[in-house]
Amino acid sequence: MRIAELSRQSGVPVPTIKYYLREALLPPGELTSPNQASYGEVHLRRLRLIRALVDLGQVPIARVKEILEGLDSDSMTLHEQIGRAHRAITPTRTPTATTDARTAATQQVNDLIARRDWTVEPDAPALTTLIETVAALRSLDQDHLVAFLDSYADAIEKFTALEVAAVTERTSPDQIAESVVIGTILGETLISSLRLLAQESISAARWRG
Amino acid sequence: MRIAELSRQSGVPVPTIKYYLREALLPPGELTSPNQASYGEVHLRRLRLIRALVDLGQVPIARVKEILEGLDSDSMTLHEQIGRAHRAITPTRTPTATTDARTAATQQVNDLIARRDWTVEPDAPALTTLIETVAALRSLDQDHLVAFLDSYADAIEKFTALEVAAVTERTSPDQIAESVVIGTILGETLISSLRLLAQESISAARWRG
DNA sequence: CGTGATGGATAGTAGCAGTATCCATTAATG
DNA sequence: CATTAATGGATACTGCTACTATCCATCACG
Repeated sequence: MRIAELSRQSGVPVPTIKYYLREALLPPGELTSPNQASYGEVHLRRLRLIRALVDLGQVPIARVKEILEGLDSDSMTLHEQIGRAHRAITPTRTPTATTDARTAATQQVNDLIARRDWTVEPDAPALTTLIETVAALRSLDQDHLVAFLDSYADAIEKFTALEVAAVTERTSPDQIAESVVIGTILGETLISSLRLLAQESISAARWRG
Repeated sequence: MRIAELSRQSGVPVPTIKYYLREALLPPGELTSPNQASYGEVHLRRLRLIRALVDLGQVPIARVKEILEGLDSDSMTLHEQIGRAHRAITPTRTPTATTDARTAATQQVNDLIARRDWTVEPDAPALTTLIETVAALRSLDQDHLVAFLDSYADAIEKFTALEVAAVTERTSPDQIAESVVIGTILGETLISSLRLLAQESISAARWRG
């Protein structure tokens, strides 16, 4: 398969494929002559993964690259790969809340984690986001939402465990890393759109017209 | 309060505040003389809301503007305001999946909605995202995740109902719209970070070292 | 043998979210 | 009251991201 065909099958424009090749998101095709390369199923698959992460998962190209490097290296534990996926979808944040709002929020989050018996490294990317979000909600007088943290955590804990179990059971070892990454990122998109649909449905019933 | 003080209290640089004023995200201060305006609590509050939506909710400035216009107009029903918030966090998507992958996914999503008795308008922004995500998951051989749709929906339905109840009960009528918008957008950030923490915790227990 | 596609390199673009600069005033301070 | 600093408002510039566009020497194919 040459580049035009790869473009046709994937729906990605040729210049964009060239760009991904330049950025090494996509491995080079096999050169059959100095200016002729052939691409295979691997490239098509990879291209689909890239587009899913970029379009659906809103992951920046640079982060996609890091994730793919993780998938391609066999010296990384699954836990490390998951860490990469997490970092990819968690923008690095400069703390914005005032100091004491943040210590209060930190306290609350740490309590939650302790209650749940979660093992979380203190520099986990999602931790800062959670703390900042709690602080922001309080500063916006929305403490009632913060009060839901435990209900949210209950529900989330349940299906996360199911997810992990399903992936480990139904996926061959060499595919697990990819499955976990996809599950982490596209799973979020899935959950988010389901939530919006549920909200719309409830809101329509309650406040339409 | 003049601009320097507003900047100090909010942590937002003066040029950025000027930018928000230009873009009409922030209402102008009350002019006390041709080049002197005074800002109040309203501005501080609004500024906090903007930063929360932008930094935590990852909402583009243009969308924030639409949301705020919604909040400021009293001729919009709550349902319409929620629609705005939803549109603000759902990037408009050019369908990317192949035609038959999309009809299959559409079928599956419609079945789900019917099973759940949800009322969803056919042009709901989240609907396209959900369909495209399902299609993408299948094309990436991750059907097992799609099989979780119902478990996800179960959990989500439950806490969404709780959320809506809490907001309507504990918020005064003129604050409901704002609460709903914040709940929709920052709630998502909250859920997402909780999920990542839960995942990290489970993954650490299972695959660490 | 001529037309069109290809790989590779380099340059250019659009959109977003601010920053920077300037200026004519006005406020604050000594 | 004179000087210094801050302000509102307008306009211009910047850095970043994710592509597009162009060019060219080389191939493939009819």
